[in-house]
Parts: sequence; C-alpha cells; structure tokens
Amino acid sequence: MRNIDLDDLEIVHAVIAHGGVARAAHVLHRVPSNVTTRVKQLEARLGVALFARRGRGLVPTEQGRLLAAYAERMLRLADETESALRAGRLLGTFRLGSLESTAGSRLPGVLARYNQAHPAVRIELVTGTTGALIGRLSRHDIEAAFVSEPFNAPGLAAQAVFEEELVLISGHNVGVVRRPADLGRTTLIAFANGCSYRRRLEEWLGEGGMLADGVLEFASYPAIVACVAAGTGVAIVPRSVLLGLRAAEAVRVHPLPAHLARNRTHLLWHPGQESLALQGLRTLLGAAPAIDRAPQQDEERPPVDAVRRPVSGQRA
Amino acid sequence: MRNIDLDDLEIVHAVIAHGGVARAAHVLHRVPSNVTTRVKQLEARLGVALFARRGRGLVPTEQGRLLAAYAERMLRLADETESALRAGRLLGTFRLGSLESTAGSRLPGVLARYNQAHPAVRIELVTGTTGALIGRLSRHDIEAAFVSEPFNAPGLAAQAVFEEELVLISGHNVGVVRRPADLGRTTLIAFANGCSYRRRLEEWLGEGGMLADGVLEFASYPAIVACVAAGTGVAIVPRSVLLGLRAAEAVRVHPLPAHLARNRTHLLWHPGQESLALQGLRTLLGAAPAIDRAPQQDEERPPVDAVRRPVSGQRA
DNA sequence: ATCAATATTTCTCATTTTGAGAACAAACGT
DNA sequence: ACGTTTGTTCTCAAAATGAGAAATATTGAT
Repeated sequence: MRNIDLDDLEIVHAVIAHGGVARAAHVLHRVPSNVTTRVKQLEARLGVALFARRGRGLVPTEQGRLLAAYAERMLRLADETESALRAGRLLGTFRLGSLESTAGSRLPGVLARYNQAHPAVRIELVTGTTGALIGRLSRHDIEAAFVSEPFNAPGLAAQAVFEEELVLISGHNVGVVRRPADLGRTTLIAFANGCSYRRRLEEWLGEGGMLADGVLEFASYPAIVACVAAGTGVAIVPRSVLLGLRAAEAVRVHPLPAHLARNRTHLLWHPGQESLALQGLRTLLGAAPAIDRAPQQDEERPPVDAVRRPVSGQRA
Repeated sequence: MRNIDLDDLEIVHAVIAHGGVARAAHVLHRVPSNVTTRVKQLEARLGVALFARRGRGLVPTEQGRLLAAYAERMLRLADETESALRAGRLLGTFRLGSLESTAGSRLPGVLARYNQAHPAVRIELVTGTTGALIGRLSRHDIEAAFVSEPFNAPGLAAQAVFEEELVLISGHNVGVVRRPADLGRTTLIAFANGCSYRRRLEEWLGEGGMLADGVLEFASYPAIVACVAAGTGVAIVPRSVLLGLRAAEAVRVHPLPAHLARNRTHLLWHPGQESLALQGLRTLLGAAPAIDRAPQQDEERPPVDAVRRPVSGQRA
C-alpha cells in the first residue's frame, strides 16, 4: 500500500535533526537497532539512499534532506489533525480571507466600523489569490473570503460587495497602449498563478498574440506598483489600489477594454455555517439574507453603492 | 506513539467519499470487516465518534467530516512526498522571501535593477513574518530571505542590508505618546505571531505594564496603516513603509525609544548553497563574500548606505 | 407478512510487522 | 593498544494486521 508511514518519517527526521542514530533513538525512546532497521526498510521501500554511511555516522543525502523537509510538514499536519479533533470545531478567531488589493483599499474602512461595533471579535485577515482563498475556504481554514471574478465555488454562498475597475500600469518608458502589441517586449509582474487579475493580463496579451518576456511573481501590491514605477514591467491592478500608494504617481495608467476592466469582488462563505462574527460583517456590508447567488446580486446593487461612497470619502 | 496512521485516514476518507463500508472496502481492495475494525480502532484511539450508526449505514459525524478534510490534505501531502523523492529536487525559480514592509519599500528598486541585469531569472517573491520566513528557509522552501532583527538562525549566513527606524502610529484621536500609558485602552493591529515588529510593540507595552484591549491580525501594510488611520488602533511599522502609502498622511507618528526604534534588515541564506541567481542579488546589494555574521556587519556598512540613497531618490 | 438482498459487525486465526536486547564490527580518541 | 562511541545484524516475543466465516440488523420487493 503506502510506502511511507508517519513513524518512519519521525525517525528519519530525528536522525537528521539530532545528528545520528543513537541520539535519535534516545529522543524517541527507542533502541538504536530499531532506528537503523526502520531507516533501512524505508530506504528499501522507496528505492533511494537517504543516508551515506561515512565512518561511524550517517550523512544525509540530498534525498534524505528532502524527505526530512517533507517529514516536518507531514508531522506538523498530523499534530494539527489530532489537535483539531480534540478541540472540535471552535472558532475563537474570525478568520477572514481577502485579496491583497481588497485588503489595502476597501477593507480598512469596513473593518474599522466593524471593530467599533464588535470590539470583542478577534480578527485574523489573511491574503491570497482567488484560487488559494477558495481552497482555504473549502478546507475550513478560513470562514469567509473576499475574492475576485471569475471564480468557481460550487456549494458556497456569494454576495457581490465591491466593483473594481482594472487598469494596466506601466512605467513612463512606455507610450500609449491600446492593444497588446503597443507594449513590445515586456515583463509581467503579477501575483502567483491562481490570481484572477493575472489571468486577465495573460488573456489580453494572448488576444494580441503576445507572450510576456518573463514573469516576476510578487505577493504585495506596494512591491508590484513600485517595480512597475521603476520601469521593470507591466501589471494589471484595480484602480482603487493606486489611490493609496505614492508610487502610483510614477506609473502610467492605461484603460483596458470594458470586458476586461470591469470586475466585481464577492464575499464567499459556507451557507448555513455563519458565525455571529460573519453575520455582523455581512450586516455591515449591507447584506440581505442570502439564499443563493443569482437573486442576491440583483437585490444588493443599491447597498453596494452605499458602501463604496463612505470609503472613498474617507480617503479623499 | 501516534494515534493516526495514513492507512486509517485513507479508510475513513474512503468510507465517507464512497458512502459506506462495503464500497470503501471494494475500492481499497480490502474486506469490509477490516474496514469496520480499523474505523473502530481509530475511534477508540482518538476518543471521538467519527460515524453515527444509522440503519444499515454509517453517517459521518461533524468530527468524521473534519477528519476527512484533514485526511485529504495528509494523503495529498504524502503523495507529493513520494513524487518529490522520485523526481529529485529541481529549482527552476529563484524563490525569495521578504518581510512585507521590505517588499514594499526597499526591494522594488533593487529588483528593478536585478531584472535589468538578469532578465532570464524568474523570481517568486513571497512575504511573511521573520519567524515564518526562517522556517521556510530552513525547509528549503525559499532560497534566501530578508528578515528583521531580532532573529535566531543558526547555520545560516547573514548580511545586513537595510537600516529601518520603527515608529508607533496611531489615529489622530490619540495625543502625544511618550510612554505606553499615554495610549490608554487600545487595539493592537499587527501581523501574526512571529513578526519581530509585533514583538517589539508587545514588549514596549509590557514595559509600561499595559495590555492591549484586543488584537487585529492583518497580513498587509496598506490594510494596517489604513485601519490605524481610521482610528481602529495602533501599530509599529518601519518609517520607510509610510513613505509609499497615502493613508500615512492620516496617521500620527510617534517616535519610539532608541532601543526599540533601531532595526536592521538582513538577507539570510544557506552558506555554500548559493545559486547564480542569489549570487547576482548579493552582488547588487553590494555584498562582499560573507564568511560569517560578525565580520561582515563591519565591512558592509558603507555599501548599505549606497544602496539606500538611490531608492530614496527614486521616490522623492 | 415473508423472504431475499444489503450492509455492518463480531470472532477466529494465520501472517506480518514491530521493538527490545544481546552480540558484533568499525571508527574514533587518548 | 585500549577504551569508548556509533551503527548494524540477529534473535525472539509481543503487537498489529488482514482475510474469511458466521452472525446480526435493516431495507426493499413481492
């Protein structure tokens, strides 16, 4: 069946971490002969040498070190699994996911008001790409997430909350851009794969038969915008992000075709599983009780506008 | 030793995924009695009921579903472990870690120059707290990382690259702050545990016998600064971050005592394991060949200043 | 209501795996 | 050369595992 086993991983990791069989055995409350035997069995099953036998010690091979790195992750996840089961499902913290752009431009005002209304709620705001956030939501790592269209989230409830205009930004070394070919050879600066905006940029370039020269992947809008300002390449960002960054004054903004520019941000969550913290947030965002995706998008168009105005007013 | 076992997890997951013991047994090429037995043993070891026995089927409990979610992650990671071992270790991308603050304020200029010098290098810049970044570096998830003092990274090479001044920021609703008590009751806005700046804030408050009213954990400086500007709470950030954010105009800046304010950012990596990409970056940062930490801090003080001036000039 | 099919569980037993301990071999330090 | 340290091989008892037969309970069809 499986070639690896958590006890094996623990043993290999301990041999490397503690510098030998005897010390590992001591720490694990085993006898050295068992440690040796288990290591050899694992090596045989996997068909790789995890250690080089040098003198009277074991020296980890490249593959031994690789396995130790994975062993750490597996053992940590195993501990987490047992802890989660013991604790049951307790949410002491409201874990909320958001796009980096939304976190910087739209959420501060919302969360400030939320904190005033619910000072006892401890919030942990994590950022990521749309794909990654939906994954974490599915796995119950986070309770809700602000994500960008387009997304596919079957079984999740969604509420459109913000409208964004996406724009192409470049350094001043680039002239007027109406089509991809106007860019010439260029470097893409974007979030990792899984980011809706990146996908749009790649689609747009693809429509014009262009391929980017190279890609720099950053996980921070200040870094992306500042690099574009420095003339390193181009990026697609929501216009709302530019308002908060000084480096934006040093970039050139190019409108995109309407079908690419228009973008809506949605809040996603598991239907029927809302904590009071999430309900409070949805109330703040002007939510009507959501049943499914289609009707709520029509019902909530007016309140979305009401949410946007005070945020803009705050920044002006 | 361990209560969970990968085979157990596979069995539980299959029972839930395939809707019963018999079907799971068939898929896993086992007999039903063994499936039943293994499930019961696991329930006994964990002390939780993973299934309710209803009619002639098994209905997963909340905890059974929770375990199945974790089982998926564990089994996926186990498969990935075996695949990685079979494939060996390939690094096609220069994976670089950085503090969020460094990424937004210091790195853009550096990376712009780097990209001009090495356009073929594909960079993935990931951000995190000092603690998390050191962990990822130790596990070879990333090749190098920009981290903040104080840090403990035995066995890693380090090079001081940037000097930062940390400041306390608050909304305008807070008067002059010279000591923690001047703040009164307040909310801390910070990165997750593992962030050196957060630790400093907590130490400083602790020196004054203060405890924060609550904590909001964000993973984005634009969000942190904007929330502070909205009057939600206080934070400690590097002054360099404020230069790039418009929301910084709406915060009040309070100098900190010198022993808290002075902070140095270091580049860390595994000695003797530098790719050409990392060597190129170190050259750009004005590195002399580093042997260990103590001597290089004295030797590199003049070049660090040289790096800082062009970055500031770019933003002015 | 009766019977057959379905699903799970209990029990038995042979096989495999595991871990401890003794003995051994090689390397290292004094 | 000798003593100590480290890892390995071998033996054996205990524990764990998986298959299969038998038992039990539920469901669906007639």
